[in-house]
Amino acid sequence: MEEAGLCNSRVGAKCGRWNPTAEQVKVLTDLFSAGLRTPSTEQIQKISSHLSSFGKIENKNVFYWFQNHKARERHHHHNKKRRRPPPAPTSPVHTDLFVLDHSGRREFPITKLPGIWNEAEEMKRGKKKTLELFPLTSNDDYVVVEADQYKLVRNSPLRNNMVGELKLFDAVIEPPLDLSLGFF
Amino acid sequence: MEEAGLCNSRVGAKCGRWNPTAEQVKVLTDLFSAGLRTPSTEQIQKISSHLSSFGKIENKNVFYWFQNHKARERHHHHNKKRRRPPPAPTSPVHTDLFVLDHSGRREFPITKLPGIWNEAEEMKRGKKKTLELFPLTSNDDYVVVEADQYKLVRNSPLRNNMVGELKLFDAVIEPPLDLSLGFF
DNA sequence: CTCCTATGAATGAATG
DNA sequence: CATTCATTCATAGGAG
Repeated sequence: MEEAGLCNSRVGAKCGRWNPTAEQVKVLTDLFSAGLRTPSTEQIQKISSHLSSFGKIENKNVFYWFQNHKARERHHHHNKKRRRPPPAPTSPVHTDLFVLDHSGRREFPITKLPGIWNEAEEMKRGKKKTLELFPLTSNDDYVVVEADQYKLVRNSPLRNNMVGELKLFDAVIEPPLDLSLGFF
Repeated sequence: MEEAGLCNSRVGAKCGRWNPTAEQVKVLTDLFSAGLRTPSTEQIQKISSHLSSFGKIENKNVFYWFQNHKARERHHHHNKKRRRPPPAPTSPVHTDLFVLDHSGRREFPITKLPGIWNEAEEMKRGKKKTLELFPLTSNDDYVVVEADQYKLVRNSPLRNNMVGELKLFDAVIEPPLDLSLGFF
């Protein structure tokens, strides 16, 4: 697949088009899996700036990447099957957490989404120390977590572009990822 | 490679949507560079009618073309300053063309760049039809032409991130074309 | 080399 | 007017 080609920031740069490095793809993919779909101009700039440390990149590359990735996720979703079967529902505790469906137009309590709910519960109870990092306690009016095709939202659901102050789900759930993705 | 195949200009186009011919694009681009941004209904009709001699086209195609071109000239995925004063619906004049070196930090008049300038002159006099190999970017403030390692800039030189909308080089340099918009 | 696939880039066509 | 979606073109890298 994609490999640190001979074309990136290496010598003999005769490339006509952008060739993302593995690190760049990693970050982009993480952001995407975290729920980011259509980054704003500012987000694009920040991401691009950040990724430039891994190799040559332009804003438009980031823009196109998300455009393409989103489009192809959708287009190829026809051939893809669903993910693992969700566990079991739990009791409602945090009524301010909602789940948005894929379209982002419909919401329902987090308790209706067992898979995510368990994670959230753990975090809420401190089982996951990363809870502190979770921007749920910040002044953000919402938080989005992408899990499968669901989005976890707080306080201000039903926003279309709710990926504004995006905190990476991985960065929270999976601490090893130290990427300063929270900056985006 | 581009010849009237089954549809218009592009290859193997399935003709599901309008595919502008090179001539059509040229006229549209000329009009755009001449300052036209939001043509009226009547202008659209006239333009469309005129362009129909080059191939199939509808009014809405012209409408969308200007919408898209204007929008993409604007933010094209990179930093842009605030809105500038209107495009100044004037015919292209060459005295405001500058050349940026590869770093984009140094500028000098186009007339100091014999290679490009001569070609431009030739086109002016009809000796040369196009500089088709020169991708060009157009904006309210500037125009960019990638020629080797040079960038041709207009009005507002010394911008680094001027990679924007594409426009044919000859569309700008080639002057005799009546872009007074009077006909449209 | 040719063919194929993944994917970067571009742009027509909407929609709010 | 901006934003987004849908298609399409173009190209790099791998397989055979």
